[in-house]
Amino acid sequence: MSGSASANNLVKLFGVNGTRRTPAVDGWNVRCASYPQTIAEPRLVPNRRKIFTEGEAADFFYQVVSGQVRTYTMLDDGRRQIDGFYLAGDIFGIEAGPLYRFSANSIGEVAVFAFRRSDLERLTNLNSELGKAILFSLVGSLARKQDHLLLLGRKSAKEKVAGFLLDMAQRAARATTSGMPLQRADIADYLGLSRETVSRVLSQLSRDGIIGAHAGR
Amino acid sequence: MSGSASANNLVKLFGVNGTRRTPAVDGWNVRCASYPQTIAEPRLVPNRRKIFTEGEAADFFYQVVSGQVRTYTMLDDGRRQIDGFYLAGDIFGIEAGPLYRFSANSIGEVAVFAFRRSDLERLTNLNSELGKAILFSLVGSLARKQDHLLLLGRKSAKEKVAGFLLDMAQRAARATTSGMPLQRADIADYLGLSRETVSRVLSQLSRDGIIGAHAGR
DNA sequence: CGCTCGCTTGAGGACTTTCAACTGCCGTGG
DNA sequence: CCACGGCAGTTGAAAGTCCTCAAGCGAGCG
Repeated sequence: MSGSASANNLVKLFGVNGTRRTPAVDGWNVRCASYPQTIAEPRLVPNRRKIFTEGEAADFFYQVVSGQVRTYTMLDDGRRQIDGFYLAGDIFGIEAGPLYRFSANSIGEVAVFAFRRSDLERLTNLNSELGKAILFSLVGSLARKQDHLLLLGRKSAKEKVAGFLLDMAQRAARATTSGMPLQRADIADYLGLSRETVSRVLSQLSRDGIIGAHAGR
Repeated sequence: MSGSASANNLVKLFGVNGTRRTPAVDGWNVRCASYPQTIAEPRLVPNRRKIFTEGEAADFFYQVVSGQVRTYTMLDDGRRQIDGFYLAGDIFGIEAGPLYRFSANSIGEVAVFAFRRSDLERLTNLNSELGKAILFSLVGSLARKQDHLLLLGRKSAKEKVAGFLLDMAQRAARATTSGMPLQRADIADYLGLSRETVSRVLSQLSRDGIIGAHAGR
């Protein structure tokens, strides 16, 4: 989605319908250090290519260097739930069990570091930057998921979309990510709505002058 | 809620409407070691008492020893979203920022260990049981939240309740927790439904013989 | 014994989805 | 070079799910 969100207006809109008592997490971005080749393998992923798929052996976990990644779960009847979007610095794909429990795709061209899962214990035991980064990232992901839960469980379509735009605008500002080619379907599956509803709400917000015109794709 | 869920029937029901491609996480319960008094302070929390509240300084994090804890977020218009239920061994209340972003309450009488947040870094740097337990617990929480997201975003009321009963039955079995006095309102706020809808669905499942009679409170 | 609280059930209504048609853009191929 | 097909998005109408409001029930407690 390419609409430029006006945070102020959205906050105003947001305030009408129910605000969190504590401000949403400000994200806990982890700086992207450079790692010795022996532990971090750099990889380049082309547009809309899978990084890993649900059910595969979870031998690696990843840190985003540039671009965006989305992780999602599918039901066997085709319904899809996007768990999250990951920007530069974010870590994803750490599993407790032997298999990935969800899939990950690139959105646009993406660069990542791949870490061997078997190194995880060793890495965290070191008093390393990476160990802290992992801990920090996990806690940040957890916080983000809590906001997401609130969004999905207790908010109207309009609040969902507004909250989403706000969140993404903030994160994008911090991560200095270039314009993101997010599709309606992605937003819908992130928010638990249908594409049509997302489209309607965006049109509505646009008509009300709350967000800038959202040019085509 | 006191209905005894018949897992088999629920799975059957579940299979009709959409199943995950990979089985739900089996939980990553962390054994409850005993810790030296210097790092872990044991606490006893009476029934339905707050453990911490959103917005307070997040000076401690906790591990459940016995009983159950629920964490939740409130909107200022009274809507509530329960993030999760924590059973024996689970760790909760770790924050990246200085404040708690949600509140925690006991359900029934609860015993916990309280850890100083300022010790966190030291604890994780050690090659300690606790460090691993924390990492493991965080990853487990994340997995659980993903299931929760799927539940909230892409499932019908019936699927939500069924999924919830299944999940709780499994966890309770593992944690050997005694019967849980969960109220309809708690279930509703966990699933993003109204109390009435939860009640209706439970009645329906009961009529269909899928769950045992759910005696009063 | 009466009150309160949690649960249940019904009826009507609001919000979101589903189905369907239409638009504009882009790449492909004649 | 232009026509065609496909894809993403938009919009409308009808249908469905879930919520809100409201009343009734039963158990526990003062």
